[in-house]
Amino acid sequence: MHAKDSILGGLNERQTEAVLATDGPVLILAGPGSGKTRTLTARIAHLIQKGVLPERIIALTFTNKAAEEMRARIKSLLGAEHIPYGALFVGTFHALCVRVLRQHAVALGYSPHFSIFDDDDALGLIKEGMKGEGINTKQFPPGMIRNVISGLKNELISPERYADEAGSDMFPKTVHRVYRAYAERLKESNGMDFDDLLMNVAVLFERTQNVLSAYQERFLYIHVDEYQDTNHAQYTIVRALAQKHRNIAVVGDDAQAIYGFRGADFRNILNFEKDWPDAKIVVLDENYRSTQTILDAAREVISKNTFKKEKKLWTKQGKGERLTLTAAEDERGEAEYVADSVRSLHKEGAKLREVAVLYRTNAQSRAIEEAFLERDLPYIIIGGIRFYERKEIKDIIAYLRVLTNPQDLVSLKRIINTPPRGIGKISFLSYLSRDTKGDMRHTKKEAALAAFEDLISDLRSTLVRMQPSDFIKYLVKKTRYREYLDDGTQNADERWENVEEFVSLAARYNDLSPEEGIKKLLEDAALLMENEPGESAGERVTLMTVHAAKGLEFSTVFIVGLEEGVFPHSKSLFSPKDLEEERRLCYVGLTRAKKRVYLSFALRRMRFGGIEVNPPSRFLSEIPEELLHVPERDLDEITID
DNA sequence: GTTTCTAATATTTTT
DNA sequence: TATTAGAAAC
Repeated sequence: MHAKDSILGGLNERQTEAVLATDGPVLILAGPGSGKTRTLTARIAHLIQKGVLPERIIALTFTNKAAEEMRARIKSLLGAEHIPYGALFVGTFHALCVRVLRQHAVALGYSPHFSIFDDDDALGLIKEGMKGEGINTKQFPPGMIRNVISGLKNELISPERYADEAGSDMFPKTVHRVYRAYAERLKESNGMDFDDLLMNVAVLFERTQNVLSAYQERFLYIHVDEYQDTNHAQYTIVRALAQKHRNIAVVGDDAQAIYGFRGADFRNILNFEKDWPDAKIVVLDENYRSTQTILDAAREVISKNTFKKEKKLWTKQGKGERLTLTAAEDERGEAEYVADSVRSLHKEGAKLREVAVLYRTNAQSRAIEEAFLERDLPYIIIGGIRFYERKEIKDIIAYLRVLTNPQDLVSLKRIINTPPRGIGKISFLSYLSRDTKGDMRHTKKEAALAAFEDLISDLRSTLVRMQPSDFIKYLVKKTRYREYLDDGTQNADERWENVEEFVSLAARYNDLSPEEGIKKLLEDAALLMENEPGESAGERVTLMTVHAAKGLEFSTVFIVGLEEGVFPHSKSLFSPKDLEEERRLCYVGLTRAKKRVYLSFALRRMRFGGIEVNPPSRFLSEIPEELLHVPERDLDEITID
């Protein structure tokens, strides 16, 4: 057997060290392009090869994509036959938590069929809660309150505990009232939001020692990817799981922490050595991706941050080309510059799939898109509205949720009048409060309600005897959903296509029993939000936010909109902490590039319907001049800065 | 009860 | 500028 050679083969000294340090706590500080995933997967493969049972190993990621990639790599290292299906847990934190919670829902006061509410559902419930409490939504924007509540949940602060901390100030008091009302409504609907999935598991582990012990015994070897992105709840879960056997390996890079706004706390990675004093630290600083010039530029930028772990990336590759810096008149000029450059690169033989255009905000994609369209350059925009977030898909999902979780008021509310069937808001309330007067069918509304109930019970009995995809077809037909969509607007066709897409997506679950299939479908719909199902990269340029680019690499990277107020974003300009996150974001953008980087900014820019004039981004002046190449015609604009 | 219009609002968002 | 949520009108 040469499996061992193939697992360790090709790894550098440090990577090998990280792979072989299987017992005890290990912190792997992995710079961009340093073979982080490779090391992590080799480590797991090595454990299995050493004889550790796959079911005793867990690897936690943040995205399904990362989990998939890891699984694939482990398989190719070991050969698929060595891993019994489902034995090795490689998945997201949320997926793990759902699995735990379906087991232990009752102990926490939920039914095992609980619904998972996305951010939209959550916001709706928060608004309801605010209305119920008589709180002015103008004075307290619901979205902002939701963020605060989300932050509290990430910090594992319950409404009760927050009551003590809130004091008598207006704002915290209001937040507390909404938080309490929101939590009640969630419970009433037997639903959890994304934050609850984590918080409830953390609470379960804390309260129920025997449950925790069982998982501690099950997961002897714990791995966490992107550790800098963990929030306090995730940190608590990992710590609890690892407490007993202490075989915990975390991988991450504090310099790439860009999700602070979502509750991620990169101090978790900075404090790892304090949490686990005997931790072995491995620094992966050899970069296999970029030229030294790109690495130097990135390093200069990130060095302006104060809170960080020192590490200097190096590469065996040569210096490579300088970064190109260009000024444009406005965002259209910038987009044309990008598109023209891509076109000439393409003519010189560059592959379009190896080119990415990165921007700070999604709205910036528009100008780029137009320039690409004009030149017939193929592109794909990553991000924006996700498939499962589309109205039509959410409608169908709401039906399925009501069928599987009868308590789900959020979904019931969504479908009771979708398509319109003559049941209004008032009767919705009476629908909930009435139980004895079910025979009162004399009014129109009562008749409509009765018809709705018949529909639901018909659907419920049909669900168990049809394959998921057939059932959804049946559901759509029965509810005359297509007629409802067909309102004459130009989106109607597209919406219907999405419904059809959803049907074929549901066919993936046809092998399971009808009920199991629908349940799994719902779970995946909530937890693996894919962008465009079935859309592959192909030979085209990728347009996306810098956030979305994390973990990816391209030969050529354009970073556009490098202006004060755009990148760094205006909302971060007055907070040193936020500015540091912007800087890390810039670092992430730069280090996506293998060979070439094009930086650009616009002198004027249309934003929010007006014209803005912003100076070039401070990040540009943080890159040493000798690493930059500035086309002559732009010299004036740039030296003015 | 449903449609249409107005007015407010506009980072990033792995789940 | 574009979207979208909530109010007024049908």
